[in-house]
Amino acid sequence: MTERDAVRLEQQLCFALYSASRAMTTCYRPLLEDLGLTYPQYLVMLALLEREPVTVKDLGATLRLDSGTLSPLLKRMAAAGLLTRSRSAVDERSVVVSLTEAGEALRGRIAEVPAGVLAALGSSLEQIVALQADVTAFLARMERAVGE
Amino acid sequence: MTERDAVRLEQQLCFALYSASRAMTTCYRPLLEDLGLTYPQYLVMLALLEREPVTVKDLGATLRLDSGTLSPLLKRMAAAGLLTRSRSAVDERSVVVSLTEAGEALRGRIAEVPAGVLAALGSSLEQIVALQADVTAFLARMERAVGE
DNA sequence: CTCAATTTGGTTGCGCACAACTCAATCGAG
DNA sequence: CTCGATTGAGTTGTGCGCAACCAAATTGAG
Repeated sequence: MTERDAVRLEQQLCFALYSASRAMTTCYRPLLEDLGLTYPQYLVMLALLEREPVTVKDLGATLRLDSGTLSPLLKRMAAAGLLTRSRSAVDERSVVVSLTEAGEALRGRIAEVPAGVLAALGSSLEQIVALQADVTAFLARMERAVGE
Repeated sequence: MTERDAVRLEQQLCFALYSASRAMTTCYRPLLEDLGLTYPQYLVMLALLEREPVTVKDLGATLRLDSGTLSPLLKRMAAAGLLTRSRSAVDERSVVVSLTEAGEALRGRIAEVPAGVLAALGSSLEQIVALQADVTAFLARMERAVGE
């Protein structure tokens, strides 16, 4: 592989992920708009619907986001009435995030989102499952390499 | 596939792309910092080093970014002395972007970036090439589905 | 017990992304 | 040619991401 190819090739992997990620959120946007959620807020809802209550630290580890991103995001979601934040009694450093009734009430509508997105992706379920596995494996190798 | 799986599965494809894309830019960041570039600015440099001069419209089509993103980004790069912007004589609506000598002079150092990133990815070149092809194909299917 | 180091979450500042809008230039139907 | 529609950039406002920094709570070596 020549150096010229390397520039184009390497660009294409990072650029492919960058473009695909943004195109993906564009697919979600109209569906999430009906729920009053942004895409990162949707991810927070998925995390909370699966496990709750949870600390900001754990949420950050799950979503790979730091407090600089999560703090204002959670504040907006709390202002929207979807969740509550409270200091842990056990460890006053920790903030525990819980869904409100209004947040929990979105479960059904959130469960309908993936089917709506699938139609807009233009790929088969098999292709999506396979790609997800490949990207997830790649991400795991990257995180392991960085961790060393 | 149950609806419960669908939520988790679908989440995982979009979330995998979202996480992998961000982890990827994290790999680039320290290398690009030495060049005084952000990751989107690096993509602009790659596009310009491959074809130049180019209009803002064409640059946006290449990078899938609109003027709301590109205008201030290009303004910052112009302020950094990397490129110039000028109205086209043929069509006064268009703005033509060209590299300055300082911008062109970065070609060599930019060409060294991919090799540096490769080391931090933890994946083989074969894995990266294969994943790039899969993600690019997925992106193409998505754009085709949206275009219909 | 004590106090320095660590952990947790928050704030600030900057640079994207993107929607919504404005304006000037160009196009094109009639 | 004319004028309404379209196109290409730019501006504004909002919401991420993330680095850098801060304060408070906790931990742990001595």
